[in-house]
Amino acid sequence: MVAKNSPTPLPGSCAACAVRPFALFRVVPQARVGEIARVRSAVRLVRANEAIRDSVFTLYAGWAFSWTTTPDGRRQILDFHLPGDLVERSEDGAEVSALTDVSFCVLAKDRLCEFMGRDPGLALSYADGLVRDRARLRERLTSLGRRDALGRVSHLLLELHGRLARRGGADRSGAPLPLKQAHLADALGLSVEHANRALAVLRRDGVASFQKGRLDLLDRTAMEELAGWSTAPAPPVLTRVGA
Amino acid sequence: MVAKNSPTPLPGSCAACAVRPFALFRVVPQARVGEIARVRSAVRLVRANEAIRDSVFTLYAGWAFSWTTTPDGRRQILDFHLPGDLVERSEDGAEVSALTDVSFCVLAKDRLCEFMGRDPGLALSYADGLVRDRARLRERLTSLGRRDALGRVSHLLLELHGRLARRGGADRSGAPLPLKQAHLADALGLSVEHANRALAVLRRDGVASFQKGRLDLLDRTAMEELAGWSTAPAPPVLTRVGA
DNA sequence: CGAGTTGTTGATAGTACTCAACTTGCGTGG
DNA sequence: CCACGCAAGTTGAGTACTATCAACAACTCG
Repeated sequence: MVAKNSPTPLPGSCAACAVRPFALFRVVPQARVGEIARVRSAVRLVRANEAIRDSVFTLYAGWAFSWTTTPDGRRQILDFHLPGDLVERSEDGAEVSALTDVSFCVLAKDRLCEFMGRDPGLALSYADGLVRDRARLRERLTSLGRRDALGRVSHLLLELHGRLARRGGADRSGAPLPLKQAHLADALGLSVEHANRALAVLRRDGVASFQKGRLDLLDRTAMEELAGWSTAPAPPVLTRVGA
Repeated sequence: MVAKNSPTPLPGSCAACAVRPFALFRVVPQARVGEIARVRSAVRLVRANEAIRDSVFTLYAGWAFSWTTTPDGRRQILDFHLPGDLVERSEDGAEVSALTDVSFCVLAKDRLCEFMGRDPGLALSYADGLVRDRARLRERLTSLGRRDALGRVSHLLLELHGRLARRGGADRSGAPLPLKQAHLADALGLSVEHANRALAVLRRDGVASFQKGRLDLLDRTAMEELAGWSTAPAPPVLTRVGA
């Protein structure tokens, strides 16, 4: 249960932060990086499968996920969080857990609000992240509402691949994905067994293979077909921050 | 197909706007209402079932909804929009249609961006709306992933009732809902027939009745039980704008 | 080498979909 | 004023997809 080979790196100075180009603070010019440090209230490391209690943070390394549970005890995964993502806890009864070992920068709510109140660009960067979250949730809603198991699995795998690729964490043919099949199932509203069967079909048909923490895209065209993939998500309507 | 009795009211002056307390511009002090008018580029009226082409607007009267369609031609409703809601079109391939006759204020993207860039409070108000959208989508994702037809229908009806109640458009025992059963079905990932059967069960068991555009909550406790209702949604973590 | 977690597979039961009528309500036009 | 035409709502029968239950295999960790 403990990290073995490569220990999870801890975030260092904001000025040299590797994930900042993808993160909330990407809009802060180099000259004002010092102001960011005053918003960061702590740096933290949490082990895989542990709950994260901090309510606002920027993920630096590793994956996390948000989830709720229905009264009858079943889990619904609401979103996966990748390095650079801003994560907010408890906007409802949802919890956030570490999927792998993770490290992140905890942000002080009040100071962040104050910063955003002073810097509209930052507030818009925040809004931009929310718009992306919303777009992703809408896609997933469409999956759960109107796609069968094969389509849902294909769609989620393509989504995760795309998000990783945008951060340089994937190449065209595949990417490392630290998920278990149970995570896929709980994100897609499927039973673990059925998610497994869908993955087996993808493998059998030479479409994609997801094994041992690695996704391989064998036939992207076929996979997009199965997923009902809708080209690339368009840029947000309002907030066009950063690159 | 044409409105009969009460014609849809058109938005008038921003200063006296009835929906502004619930809308994006609620944070603009009365003294600066004039600035809002410069963001409004048009006032429009669209008939029920017609598509809305404007990409950013504040709904003033009537209901609208956002939706996509899967490659095989089935519709997924992504969200319903009520008076006061800020609606953005085409952040992806989604479309927006009028559910009833609607009237709304079209906003000029560039001028709105400029306003938000000058007024962080407004940007945060925008973010606040996005956080609410996200919370709603998460709830609905949980519905589609982990609740059966009865639970989904109950949950959506409770959600809509709550949203209306917050705007003073509903009392404790019920509310007018201009939806067809097909809208419920397409929002919940159900077939029309199955949605119909779920409604029939709610009626038979004296839980709720949804007929002729009106929802009656007959046994709220039982309904919340069915829906796996999670008390009241907590306030957003970051943006605490307005009341 | 166990013990537990994760992944696989098969059989069976449910829930929800599809297809096909048929009913209601309502507006138009004869 | 009533017939027709449609949209929306119902109902029933049969089918398909997915969950559940139960083993069992493969792997990881200590």
